Amino acid sequence: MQLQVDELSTIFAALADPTRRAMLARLAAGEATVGELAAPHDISLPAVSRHLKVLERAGLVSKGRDAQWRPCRLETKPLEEIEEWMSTYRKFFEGRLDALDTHLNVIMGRSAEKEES
Amino acid sequence: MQLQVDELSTIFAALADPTRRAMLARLAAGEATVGELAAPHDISLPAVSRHLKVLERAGLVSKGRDAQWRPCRLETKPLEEIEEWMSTYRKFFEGRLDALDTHLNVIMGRSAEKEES
DNA sequence: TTGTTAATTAACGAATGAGTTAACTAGAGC
DNA sequence: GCTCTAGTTAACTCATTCGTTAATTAACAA
Repeated sequence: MQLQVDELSTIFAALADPTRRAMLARLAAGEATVGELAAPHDISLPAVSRHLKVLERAGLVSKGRDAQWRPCRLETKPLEEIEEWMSTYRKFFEGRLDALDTHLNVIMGRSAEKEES
Repeated sequence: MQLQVDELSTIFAALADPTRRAMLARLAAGEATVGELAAPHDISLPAVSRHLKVLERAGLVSKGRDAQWRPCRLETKPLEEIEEWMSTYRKFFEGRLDALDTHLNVIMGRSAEKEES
């Protein structure tokens, strides 16, 4: 049994690596196999494989299977959690973000009653 | 000379620790000295001191001086950088965020021409 | 069956991160 | 000067992370 680290820590830690962020950026353009994700990077395939596992553990990536390939997809729920975490601080860096905050609340499903035209 | 790690990595890494995020949350309520920041946590003062250094290096906290105290303040520029990084992905988790995106662009000063009523 | 491709697992080393206690710096107050 | 308080630096663990190469699994192709 591993000591369970809270979700946000896992997510932030996963994002704290430029190679992993590059992989997410690639996946934002569409699904990609492990090999395709590895191609632009100057590291071994096992290293890429473990980067992907970190992203999976954080919930940022999911893997499918197609014969011997593992098509990877971007998953955004963790990013929404970051948005939610950020909402505490957003007022500090922009005062006129009330509209934004409302929007995010709607999006997060935390208060769906404030919908506007 | 240290090998310079990119800013976003430093910021995300700083946020990947629950103690440090708790300190930021405390600072969101106003300035606090190192001792005040340490109080709620069950770790030694040197540990807190180094957590603060990590936050400072990430630009999330700045320290002043008042006699032998070091009042710490929340700095939000790094959080804005995260917002900017997130903007690439925001469209994935919410389609109707055009208004939000516009807002953020305005806020980031990247395209101030789309301001609307 | 044999070989090839895609990806993961194993085993290891180097660097980093987070914690500790002990020692130090620096300002305040007497 | 001496002492107390606030905070940092030093020296040391221990665990994790990130990279490597070698071995393994699994699916296809001949």
